[in-house]
Amino acid sequence: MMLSFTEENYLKALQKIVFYSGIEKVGTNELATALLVTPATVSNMLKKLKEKELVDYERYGKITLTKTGRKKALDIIRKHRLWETFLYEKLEFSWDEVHEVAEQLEHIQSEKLVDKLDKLLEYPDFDPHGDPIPNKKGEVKVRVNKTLADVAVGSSCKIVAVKDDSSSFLKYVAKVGLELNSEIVVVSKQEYDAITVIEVNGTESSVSLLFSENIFVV
Amino acid sequence: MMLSFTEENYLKALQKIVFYSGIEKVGTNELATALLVTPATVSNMLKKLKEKELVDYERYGKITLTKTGRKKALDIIRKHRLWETFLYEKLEFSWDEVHEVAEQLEHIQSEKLVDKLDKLLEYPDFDPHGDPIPNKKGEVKVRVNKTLADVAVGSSCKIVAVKDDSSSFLKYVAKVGLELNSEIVVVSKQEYDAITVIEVNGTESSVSLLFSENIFVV
DNA sequence: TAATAAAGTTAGAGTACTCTAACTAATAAA
DNA sequence: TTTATTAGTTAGAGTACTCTAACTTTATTA
Repeated sequence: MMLSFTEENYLKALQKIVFYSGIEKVGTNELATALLVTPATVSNMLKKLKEKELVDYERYGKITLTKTGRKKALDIIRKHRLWETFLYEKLEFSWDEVHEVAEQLEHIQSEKLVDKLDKLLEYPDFDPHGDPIPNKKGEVKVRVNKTLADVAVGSSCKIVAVKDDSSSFLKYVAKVGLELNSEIVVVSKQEYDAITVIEVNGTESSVSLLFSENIFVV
Repeated sequence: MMLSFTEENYLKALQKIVFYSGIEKVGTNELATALLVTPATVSNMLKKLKEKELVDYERYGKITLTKTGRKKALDIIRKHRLWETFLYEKLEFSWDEVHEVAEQLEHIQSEKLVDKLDKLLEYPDFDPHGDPIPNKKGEVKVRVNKTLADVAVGSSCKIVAVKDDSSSFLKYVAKVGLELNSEIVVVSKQEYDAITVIEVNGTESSVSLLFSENIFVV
């Protein structure tokens, strides 16, 4: 299904709000602000997007992307960020000049063009701003710079990756009940040796600093 | 002045008709055919283009580009052909795949992008189809593969360049009354040594094969 | 040169997207 | 829990581009 320039922008804005605010459900005014149009305009467009099954939506309700809608949005974000990377790395554009031009280039329709661009740039995971570039399937790499050791006592986090992938470490990880996307609550931390008490699925365990530093979280 | 996607296509089509047919004055139907719209649509759009001083036009008359209009058209053609060259040389597109994507890319607005692309491609004069790429000023290089020696007896041609630029040769050229864009009629040719009688501005001269082969014509 | 064909025009309507203005529903505060 | 505020809606209109249908002008040809 072929989307118009405008429809693409609506989907992209929706996905970006969800990604940056963390909130799943978006309101009409919020979307209107992001797109620099009036709420009335968004109301009209929502009918069309719902008709095309790109968003889930009921009158006076909140807006969420359908699976198809999200995939489309990620495709556009992928193109945007690949173009930004291209402009920065191959055409000597500066960090702050790339966005405006990428806003235009992201709407070019050609699967081959995107694939070849990706190849030319050697399949980058992040754009010049450090934002993740979704792959062809719409999957994004999480920028991993925060470990369990950085999480404050009392707060919680989610495991997204591990630094050490040795079998002994991974067995230890499994033993405390952790798997990808598990929620971890940091219950307490010993000041002297940083031994940390974490809670996973209601069960508490004590782990070392070495362990904490090998767990990537968001 | 910012032109719409559609306006750009009208100007480009106009310039292409002039370039490929050689005819200066274009009709409504001709333009409609080129753009795959109805003549009525062209009639409407002409009012707008005239208003913006991009075309010269009177009711029921012929259409010509103004100086501004032609420059805009050449800018778009320049972008189109640079993108074609990029796709072909840098992204492994084949000869026949480049056009469709370049049709989209030609409308991207960024002077810096075009300049940097030009540089990346090392300032090409011709695209993968052999069509000339206008430079920033709108000047095009003529594909020089035909010399005066190739022109049949009885036909005429126009001088576009010279192969030999030695002073002695150029003095000879001036002596027979030739300058850039002069019309040359080939009056007769000696079969034995190819001595050719040419007519320039009503004056006949006899020239050698060596001379003829150093005159590029269209 | 008068009839016919071709080229070009206007009028009126349709689609996509946008707006303002007037309204209704949902939420927060008194 | 009534009231005020905020969020979201519809109605009607405007711009850009397109079409069909009916018409006029220009060119062709008998």
